[in-house]
Amino acid sequence: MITIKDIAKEANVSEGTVDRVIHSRSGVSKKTEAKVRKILERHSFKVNPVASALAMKKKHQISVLIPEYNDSDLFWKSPYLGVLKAAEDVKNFGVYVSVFRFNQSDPVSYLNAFEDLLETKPTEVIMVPNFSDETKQIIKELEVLNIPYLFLNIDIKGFNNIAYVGQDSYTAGYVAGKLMHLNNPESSEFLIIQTLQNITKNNSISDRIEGFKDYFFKNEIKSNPRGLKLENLNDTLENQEVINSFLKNHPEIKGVFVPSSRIYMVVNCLEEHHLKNLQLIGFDNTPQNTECLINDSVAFLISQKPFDQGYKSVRLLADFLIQNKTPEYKTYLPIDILMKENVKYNGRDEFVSENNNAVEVF
Amino acid sequence: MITIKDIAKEANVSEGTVDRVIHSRSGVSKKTEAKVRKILERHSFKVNPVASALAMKKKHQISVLIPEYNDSDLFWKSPYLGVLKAAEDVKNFGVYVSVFRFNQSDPVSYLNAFEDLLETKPTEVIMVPNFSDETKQIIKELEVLNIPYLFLNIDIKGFNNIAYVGQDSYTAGYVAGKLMHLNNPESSEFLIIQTLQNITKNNSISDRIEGFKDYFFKNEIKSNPRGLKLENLNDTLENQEVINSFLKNHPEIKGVFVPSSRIYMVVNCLEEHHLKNLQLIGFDNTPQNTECLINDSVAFLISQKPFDQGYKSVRLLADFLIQNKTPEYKTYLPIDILMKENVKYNGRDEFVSENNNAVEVF
DNA sequence: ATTATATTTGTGTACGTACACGAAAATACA
DNA sequence: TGTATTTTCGTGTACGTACACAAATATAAT
Repeated sequence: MITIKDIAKEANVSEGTVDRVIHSRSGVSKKTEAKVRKILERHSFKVNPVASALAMKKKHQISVLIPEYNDSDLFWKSPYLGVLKAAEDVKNFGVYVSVFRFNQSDPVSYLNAFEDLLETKPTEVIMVPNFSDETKQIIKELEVLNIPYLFLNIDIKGFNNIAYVGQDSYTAGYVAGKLMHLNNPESSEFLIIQTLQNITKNNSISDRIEGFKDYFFKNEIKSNPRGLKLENLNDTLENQEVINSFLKNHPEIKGVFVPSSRIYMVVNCLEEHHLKNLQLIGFDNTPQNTECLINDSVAFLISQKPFDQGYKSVRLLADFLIQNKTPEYKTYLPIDILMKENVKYNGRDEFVSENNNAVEVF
Repeated sequence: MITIKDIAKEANVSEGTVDRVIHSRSGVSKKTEAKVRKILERHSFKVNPVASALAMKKKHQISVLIPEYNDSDLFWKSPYLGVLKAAEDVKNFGVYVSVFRFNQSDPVSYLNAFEDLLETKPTEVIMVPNFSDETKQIIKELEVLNIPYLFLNIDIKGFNNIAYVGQDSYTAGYVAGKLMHLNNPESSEFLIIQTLQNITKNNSISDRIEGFKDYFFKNEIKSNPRGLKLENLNDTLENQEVINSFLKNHPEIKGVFVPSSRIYMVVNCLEEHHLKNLQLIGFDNTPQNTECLINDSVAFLISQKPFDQGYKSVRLLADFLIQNKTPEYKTYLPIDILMKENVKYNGRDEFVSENNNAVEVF
């Protein structure tokens, strides 16, 4: 292993000078810089990241803004655990991570969490751009402060985010369409259930729906997907009533597509005979959804690898900070097709203790 | 961040003593050990792996024994790249990796490669136990030398390997069965093509076949899978003749299952009209196989995440060596279902330069 | 009690890099 | 030519841990 000392010796300069060249610091004459750079090149010298990390004075602060999770919607737990795990991995490299959470249906909490986040004086920000208008406001602040930001899970256009980490929602929906069709080659009458919330705020949901419909369109399969827009997707009497009666009035429907992570709620709402006869396809391997796969009430889930989303986001930025690796602009994660038989090998979030002391959580 | 120095100060002992306690080295009185250990406990002290790696005198050598790859069978390139990448990640932690390759159809090259491998004086070995008898011989040597070994990709029973990293082949085959059935709910006449080679040597192939058949059996779908055993799976006139005439004689066959990574060879052999009418399912996202997905000649591929297999094996051992984390005995990787629409987001091996200087390759 | 031996503890250096500080050399200005 | 200023460079210390070696203390043997 070749070291700075070796390079210095070969160039007849001091280690300090080599260090200056490596980091393009000022105070080196053009002549010696050229000399040193050539030798570095010849040996294809790479700094030892371990030693570098130990010596590094400059610390980095990555602050993360993501939705909170609760028992009825566990989706955001996985990205959170992914962030935690990555934080553990990078903390000894001088990169510290703080997580701030907001209520997914409350724009004010989004802004408040962001204000709190700013107090950590982040060098970089990872965020889930959940509300369109408020995001504009936040981004404006970040750009004034010259803080690079990365979008996680939701891919909004029109901003200068240094990367997007998440799924290609359109294609994921397209895949869902194909799976739906596979099981029902003869029929193309489906129901798509979404919430009003989703419609206004989360464009990954609408991208999925667009992809789903496009599958039939592009493959020239005539289909007539119905849409049902509910206030929320909780297991309420009202929802049960609405869904079941809709299905009763439309017996031609053979499948239900739920482009959110709440298909288990639909399962809870459905009457037994519907569960038997319908093919259900949803998103995300939350524990409740996975349970539905196992007990045969749901045919397929598409996972967007939420743990990996959190993990990758942090690692991407950390590698950028530590090793100056510019990240890919789009980091699309796989579109995982889960069914009863293969779900057990998928997406178990690697174990991380929740009171991980590498992360501040707010 | 709490350091050894802090602990030492609090316990009124020297840093050396704390170090001895942390590493359970000898030469500490029971009294002081208890005192120090309690303080370590209270602060839940963890050594800084970065500083530790830098200071560590003891180096580790992981040597890897895997099949070689060539243009017509690229499968083993991915695990190899995974090993390379992991090697790069751990080399600064004092873990060095060497790779030795053998000809997958030549037991002698297997033994020879192992003899070469031994000369690196490995502290741990990662191996693909490709030949049953020769493996026994190899393992015996390893156990005499007291070198822990890990099985990669092929899960042979009856040895004391510290872990297996790979897929659950039986379940993967089961999933393949389900996918086959999905597309052909009315018919259950299939053809399974394997090579004689596979039959004797590689039991993951037979596990896949068993799983495939069991899907129909356990779900009480009557099926009559035919088997075709070829000398090899190359695109020879002979194979074309055999396969096509078999299919002509069995027009009831609706699908072909190839439980190896060579389904693209079958595609090459098949006459055009068969390609149109048959549903093909195979394993592994090699470039050639992926191409078959994209041009619609193959319906599904099941990926065993070969890159990850290589990567994880090395990381598992390295974490064991560096941080003393005992690995899970079985590390099953996901059963990835790939089709035309989602293949592009799957399993692209992360870029690694092949002349990676973190690894010696033989 | 004295010396010898074993046990326990402390000290110092090394790992490879980052960076502050000061010394030396080069240039500017008088 | 001499001094002031800027530019260029070298030296030294720190990061947190590992481990060799030396020092100090405790135990055994005489």
